[in-house]
Amino acid sequence: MRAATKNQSAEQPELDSIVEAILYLYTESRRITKDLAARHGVTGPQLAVVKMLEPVGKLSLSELSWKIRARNSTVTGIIDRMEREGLVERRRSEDDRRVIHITLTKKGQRLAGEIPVEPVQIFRQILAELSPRDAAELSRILTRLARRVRELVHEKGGTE
Amino acid sequence: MRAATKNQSAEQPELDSIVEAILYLYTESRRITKDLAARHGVTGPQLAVVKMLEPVGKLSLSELSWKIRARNSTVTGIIDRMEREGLVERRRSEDDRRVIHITLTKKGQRLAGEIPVEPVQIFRQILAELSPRDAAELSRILTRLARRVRELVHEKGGTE
DNA sequence: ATCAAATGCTTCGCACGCGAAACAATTCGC
DNA sequence: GCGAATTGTTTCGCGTGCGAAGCATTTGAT
Repeated sequence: MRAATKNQSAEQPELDSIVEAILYLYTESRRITKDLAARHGVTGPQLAVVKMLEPVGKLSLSELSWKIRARNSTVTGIIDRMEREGLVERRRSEDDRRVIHITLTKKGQRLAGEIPVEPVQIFRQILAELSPRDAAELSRILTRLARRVRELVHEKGGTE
Repeated sequence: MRAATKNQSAEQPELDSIVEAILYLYTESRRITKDLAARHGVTGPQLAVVKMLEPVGKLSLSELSWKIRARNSTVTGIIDRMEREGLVERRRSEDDRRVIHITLTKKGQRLAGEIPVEPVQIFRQILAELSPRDAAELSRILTRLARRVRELVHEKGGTE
């Protein structure tokens, strides 16, 4: 909070439409991803995991958590269900026996091959319709915003 | 699927950073909202409901669902828990006895007064740091994007 | 070598979030 | 007016998503 710019912020309808649009784009892209995944018998996050693993072969559970922006406890559950479905395998690391490596099974690899679109691809497809100038502008502004948020979050720390 | 534009879309790192930024901004703003709400003993969505109800007094469950972008079945659960906590009340509409009106209790109103910040306010605060020109650009581009997505979704319908 | 702190993962309990099915009240077609 | 379709809400089952607590392994301090 720290004083900041709370004075004129209420008078900017543009800000509302920005927030509105971001929320809308996010929820809609998630729904689209979910529908796409459902057509292949998996959930959205499971498809994300499959597509993360495909190019690199194996990832630790923590790396996976970081990549899909979830906590370890969440990913544990996702991997549990995927393992039950025979899509992935858990294997203990030799180097560090705390670490669990997740790899795709044959079935998981087949699934990855069947779905040529990345989870975010539909989103990207629509973004690709932007003019190059707009895309550049959007990228520039959003990246700056994200960096600013990251700064604020780090600065203020987690709790309190 | 159906052909689409899968040719040149892989060559635009800008698009990745846009997607990345939107995902980041969304998840982070949600976490911030959640922390804020937790300090007052409620959850993120519950705070959103309280703040929706505060200015208008009452809303039907469907209106509430629409406003917080969730399905009725989700909001039923949220209202269940809020009612259990004594924050809101359900009341049948006289005009249309299918409709349930949700209103804030005294306790709910007190809570609404205690938290001066709207759920999206923190997000907006950061957005407010943008230069007017950037804000206008961002608003213009994102609004167009959202409209485009809406068109596509309507056009293709729900399933299939 | 040994104990304490840090790290990686799992377990637990809870709160969303959704679609499908069920149910009640309303509206529509005739 | 009567049954069919529609609308508003709830119930159910499942899959995230999280923080706190717990466990095993590793690293650090001495």
